[in-house]
Amino acid sequence: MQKDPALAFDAGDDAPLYTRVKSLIVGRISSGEWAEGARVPSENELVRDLGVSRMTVNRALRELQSEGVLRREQGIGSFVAEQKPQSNLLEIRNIRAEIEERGHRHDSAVIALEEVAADRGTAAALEIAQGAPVFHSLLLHRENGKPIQVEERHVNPAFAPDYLQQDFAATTPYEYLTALGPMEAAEHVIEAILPPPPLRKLLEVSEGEPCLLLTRRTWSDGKVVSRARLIHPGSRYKLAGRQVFDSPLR
Amino acid sequence: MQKDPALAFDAGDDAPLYTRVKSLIVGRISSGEWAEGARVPSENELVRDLGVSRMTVNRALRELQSEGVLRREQGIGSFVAEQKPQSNLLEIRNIRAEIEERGHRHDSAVIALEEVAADRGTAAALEIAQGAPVFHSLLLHRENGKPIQVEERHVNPAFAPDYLQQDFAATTPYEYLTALGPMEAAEHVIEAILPPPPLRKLLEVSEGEPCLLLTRRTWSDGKVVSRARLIHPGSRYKLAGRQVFDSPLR
DNA sequence: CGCGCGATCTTGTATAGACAAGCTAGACCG
DNA sequence: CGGTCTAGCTTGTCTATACAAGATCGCGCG
Repeated sequence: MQKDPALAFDAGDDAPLYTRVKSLIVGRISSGEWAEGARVPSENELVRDLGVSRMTVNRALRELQSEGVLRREQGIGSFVAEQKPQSNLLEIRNIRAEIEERGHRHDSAVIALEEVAADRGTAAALEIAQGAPVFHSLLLHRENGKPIQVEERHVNPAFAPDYLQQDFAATTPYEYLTALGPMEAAEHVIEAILPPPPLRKLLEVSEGEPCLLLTRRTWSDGKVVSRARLIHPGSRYKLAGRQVFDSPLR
Repeated sequence: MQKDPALAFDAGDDAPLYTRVKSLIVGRISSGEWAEGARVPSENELVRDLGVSRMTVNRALRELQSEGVLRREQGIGSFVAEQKPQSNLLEIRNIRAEIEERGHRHDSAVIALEEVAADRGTAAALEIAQGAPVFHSLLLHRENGKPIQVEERHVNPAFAPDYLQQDFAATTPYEYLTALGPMEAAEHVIEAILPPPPLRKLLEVSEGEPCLLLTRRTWSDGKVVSRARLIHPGSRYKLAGRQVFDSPLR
């Protein structure tokens, strides 16, 4: 003894029709009535059952597809999307924006800015030939005068030929590179390390104090733009982030 | 002497019309011709200039809005959206899924599973009263028999009243809690620490070896569900993730 | 038997027309 | 002068219709 679909549908409601069609479908899915991978009625069936036009049904289904709720295939049908693995994301901020947002003063010292030959690891990271010229920069970022991050970066010269001419006391490499072109992909690795003595001295940390090492590679136009190694004193810095999940289901 | 918009538009192309309308608009924006906040031609103007129907223009503009490229207001018009701050995200995985995906064996030992009174820090983290009962679990996760993570968790009993009855050697607390209800938000903090001696013994790391501490709080229904502290040996574990940005601009 | 071809499903795109709802400016009236 | 009301713009929704393109199944012909 289950309700007629149309009955549950046309309950007095001033929401747009396509929205009500979406709610009806999402409801069937989250109630478990339509399992993952199950077939959803075709557009024409929904048109018949609900008494709305096909364009309205089409819009509802199309939006549910773009929201990741449905998967549609031309000639086949519409199906409940398989659950996306729930991912927890940590937002990684631009150091300068982060400091200034706290109302503090940011400044940086340029320790090195040069062209070098890519060693084995750098060549692999940038996906170029070993020994090929790459730009190398080493910066120390300070928050209210206290060292907070050492930024070591290797840059693909093909992407930023004028890299060595920039004034990185005024603008950060991150800002310069993102202004050159859109980032398409990024890879992050976080480790806990004991910094080698030269870095320990730069960061003004005591021996035995652990540091966070964040290695970031960014892609543009399918090629690796740069690899950055960001080292923070463990006692003075935490990576933090907060996300809100707005999936219509689950 | 600039090109007629329609000329640039109806160049031989087999892409759908609404897609070409979108490209045209995105092109005008990324070329700087239409600045941030600038007004985009109205639907009727685009219909006139491009010779397509209003529903096609409407779909193009509507999709650009849902992609964050445009902002539209009924009765007012469509405008180029203000720049969203570019964020770099690090994906944080479920430890068990991660290990099994590597083709390795995961197992865990339950060291503690009990009800305790919330101390000051725990009460603040869970946003409950100090001294209120909370569930506490302490697990050691191993990859191929080697300790890889200590998971200490405090759970709000209101959300998971049966928490203490679970067999966390078989299922992880993360999996149990996400099955109970959808996560709405998460907060992550990552630090580099030297682990206190008891943890050092559990993780079988030598003195002076830095560890990663990942603290995660999750929300459901507006309330804090749990706080987890995940501690990894720095020498045996790295947090890694890769993202692809699919914004049509920037 | 085997292969092709068409009937008939599906979703994808495009159009013309209509009405609703939010906003603004200017005409109009007290 | 001041308030109101309407004309005309905007986006938002909904319909009916049409054709295109991908998939599948079965029938009929060689």
